[in-house]
Amino acid sequence: MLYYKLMIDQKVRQRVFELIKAIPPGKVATYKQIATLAGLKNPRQVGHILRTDPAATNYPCHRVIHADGTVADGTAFGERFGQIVRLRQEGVVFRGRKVKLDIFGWIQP
DNA sequence: TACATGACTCTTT
DNA sequence: CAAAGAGCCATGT
Repeated sequence: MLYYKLMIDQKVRQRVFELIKAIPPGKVATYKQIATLAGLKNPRQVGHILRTDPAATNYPCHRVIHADGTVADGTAFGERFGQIVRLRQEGVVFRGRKVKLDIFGWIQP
């Protein structure tokens, strides 16, 4: 029925948010990592959820960044700097525009 | 059904 | 190291 697809969606969203909530302060995770752990094929879907779902504001989504260590522009943090500042306050160090994922990455590849 | 759009990622210049 | 192009897939029109 019509609800089936939506319920799956809800479950995946829930999973994504639980994962984001599990990222410790001072650490970061990539869209790809979250997508993989949540069972999503495409990391874009994670970005899509964070952009559309109002519940995203209740979670530390500033700890989710690109796979190359840069942060996304045009986020709900207002501007790109907002996210960087928040991460800096948690102790995340930037080298140029990137964070060193081998040090601050929540999950090591 | 078809086409455009992204809080993306990878490879190649 | 930055920029460009291809691949990706849920969503919206």
